[in-house]
Amino acid sequence: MDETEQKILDAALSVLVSKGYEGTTTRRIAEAAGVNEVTLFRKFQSKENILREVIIRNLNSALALIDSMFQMETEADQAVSLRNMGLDFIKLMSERIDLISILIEEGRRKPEVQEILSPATQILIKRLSECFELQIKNGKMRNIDPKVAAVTFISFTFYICLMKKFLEGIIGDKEEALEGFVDIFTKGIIKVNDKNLR
Amino acid sequence: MDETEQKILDAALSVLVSKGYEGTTTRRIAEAAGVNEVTLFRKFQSKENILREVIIRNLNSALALIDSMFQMETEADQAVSLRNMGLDFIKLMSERIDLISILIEEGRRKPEVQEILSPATQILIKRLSECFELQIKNGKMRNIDPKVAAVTFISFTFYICLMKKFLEGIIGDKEEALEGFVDIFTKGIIKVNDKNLR
DNA sequence: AATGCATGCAAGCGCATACTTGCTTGCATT
DNA sequence: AATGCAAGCAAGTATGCGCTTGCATGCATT
Repeated sequence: MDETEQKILDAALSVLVSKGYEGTTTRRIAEAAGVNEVTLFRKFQSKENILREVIIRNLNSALALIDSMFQMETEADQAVSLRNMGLDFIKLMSERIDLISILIEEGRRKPEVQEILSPATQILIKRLSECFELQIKNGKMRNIDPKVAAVTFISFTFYICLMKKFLEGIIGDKEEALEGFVDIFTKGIIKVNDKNLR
Repeated sequence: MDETEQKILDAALSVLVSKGYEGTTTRRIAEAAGVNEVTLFRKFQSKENILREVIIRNLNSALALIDSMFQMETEADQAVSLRNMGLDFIKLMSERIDLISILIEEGRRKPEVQEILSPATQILIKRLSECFELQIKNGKMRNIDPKVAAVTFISFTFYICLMKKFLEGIIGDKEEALEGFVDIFTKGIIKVNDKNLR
């Protein structure tokens, strides 16, 4: 991976998130990279190769971060752990939401995009649900479906990143919203030792 | 709205959801509608006008349905009410998810799409949070933030519709997933009269 | 029977796209 | 000093796009 190739990939990502999938032309990538258009084709043969490389690198770096993110300190308060996890995840997500949004939409019609996105999504859910499963085994959470809990957590954080612009003025900033969510989420999943309620 | 115009709008929607925003060309719309391409321009002047009309009609019909959807029977079990509401909403959502997915992604860069989508999103959240607010006043829910609860509910249902393909094999069908979600969701929001727990 | 209007058809315009070709330039290794 | 290789430059290909123009056709109202 020489310097020129790196410049091209960086430029391709920045054009992709600012102009969208179909708005990402080889002319724009070349201009943003400060190289001649023909250099793109000498290095990567086709535009498709460039975009695939950009997508795979970005998703892999995200997955690497996620692997170390979903761990709940066993001694700490669950709400605090969840809030910390949520903050980290929201940060990771909001830094990539433009790309992810493009991938989800393009993946609906392009199998080659789907093939990259599908395993990433599944690993994400799997990691978090394993984390929840451990909490259940340790008696820290009641016997809910850990996968559904994981999807609940991910879907909320994903949604507030995706809809950020529309949510301004409705709910507060991401931190406030996350706090409210964790409140709702925990009071359901924390094992209630006193069973005599209701 | 004559018959030809209706045929064109129907065709435009079907091309839009199957080919995506940039894949929706006037040639394809004309072919799908069974009319000559030039007829599109005689009726609507521009491709943009056609797409705007398609989008506005579809979102308005969805909003009309939503207005009557978010009502919880006061005497029934909350979990049952929420599940019924969820089923209705998932149905409405999954019938339109291809279009909605396109609008969200295109809206990130096209202000004219954003202007249509933004109020629709806000009305959706407002309606559901009003519904929850009523439950809180009636003492059926504890004092959570109704807007955050609404976003929690909407984000989960939205996510399982959007990610349907990736979730197959991870969590069960939508009904099962919804049941698991409502379990987690309710146990947090139902007012616990016995305050002595934990 | 005459008129008008909706639509079809064929052709084309200007523009942008991904990608190619042939040639030049300049730096780095030998 | 000679060689090779990476990159620039200019031009061009074929394709598809939104949209326009001019003319033909056929149905419905008068």
